[in-house]
Amino acid sequence: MLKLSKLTDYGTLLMTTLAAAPESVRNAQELATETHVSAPTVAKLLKLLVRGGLVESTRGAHGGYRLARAPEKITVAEVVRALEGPIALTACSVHGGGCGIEESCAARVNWRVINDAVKQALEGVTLAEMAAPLRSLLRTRTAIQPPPLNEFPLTRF
Amino acid sequence: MLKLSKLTDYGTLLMTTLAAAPESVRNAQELATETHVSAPTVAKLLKLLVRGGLVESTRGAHGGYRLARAPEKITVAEVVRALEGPIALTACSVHGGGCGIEESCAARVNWRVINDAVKQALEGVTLAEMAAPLRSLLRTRTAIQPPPLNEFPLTRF
DNA sequence: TATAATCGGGACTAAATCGGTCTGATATGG
DNA sequence: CCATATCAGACCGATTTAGTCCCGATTATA
Repeated sequence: MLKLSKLTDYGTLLMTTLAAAPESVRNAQELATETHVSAPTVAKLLKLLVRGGLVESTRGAHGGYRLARAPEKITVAEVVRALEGPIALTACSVHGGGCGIEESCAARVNWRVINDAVKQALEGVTLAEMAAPLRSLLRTRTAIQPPPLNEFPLTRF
Repeated sequence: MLKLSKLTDYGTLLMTTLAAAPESVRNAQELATETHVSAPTVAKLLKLLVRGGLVESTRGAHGGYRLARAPEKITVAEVVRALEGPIALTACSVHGGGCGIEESCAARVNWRVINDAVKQALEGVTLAEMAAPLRSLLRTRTAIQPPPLNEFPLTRF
């Protein structure tokens, strides 16, 4: 299904929730109730996101989490990378070796191209945009139609 | 890792091999040795590809497989769909319901956008191009490359 | 300083998925 | 009729994934 894992799905939701109020510090429990995701799972996700440098944590009483950067400066690609590792559709497109066919594999180069396109798609959307669905709806309307993706008026900085 | 399954990887290799000689009919065993993929797995893949309408089979003695259409008219996206089902990064972007948060899920709309971008990336490469790696590299660069993405100060808020 | 709150890092289990194999039925050509 | 090959589907072992839990480290505050 070319799916990304459910954890990653939850993770982006979590990040979107954090992006909705970037200043405030919330603990894992609060975030769990806000996102309707179970508390242990939220905790696990937050750990990974902290390790990935996308979320800052403050420990101790009244501690909690908040985004490490402004929502405009965090892309969906980064979230995916933090939770799933490098973005690579096929094995060979990442480690570049060991599949045995390698030299005879005509498809390899093209997978790279496809892979890059996917990566760019994910890098093209920031958390700020994820948190502002209405605005993005407009984008989608105009973008999905024949004039493909080239004119996405996406924000950045 | 945002990976597609190994089966799909093999499947595209298989299709690429078929595309290299679209006219000739080869049986599962021959294709297995050509692709260096195990025979039972090749057989399984071919079944799915036949069901997906991408490959034609002729039964009986001297039977075998060949592409149902010209390589130029089969995209990687179709291969992925035949082997993995609909292209959907997140569950909600395909069935549109049942996740419980739905209405409150700000991220949903944007996943659609991302999803479409990925889909277009996969639809932008045909089997003919996969079988001729160098040429396609040039073509896809201009064809896919969706998101330059940064040109609207309007969406700042 | 004592206590409560909160994150951090793993270990662990259960379930789903995936890769791969095998068997029997069906169709074709000689 | 027989040999060859696809077709359909059951099946299993291994890996991955989702989710939970525990315990040590850290901090605020009374």
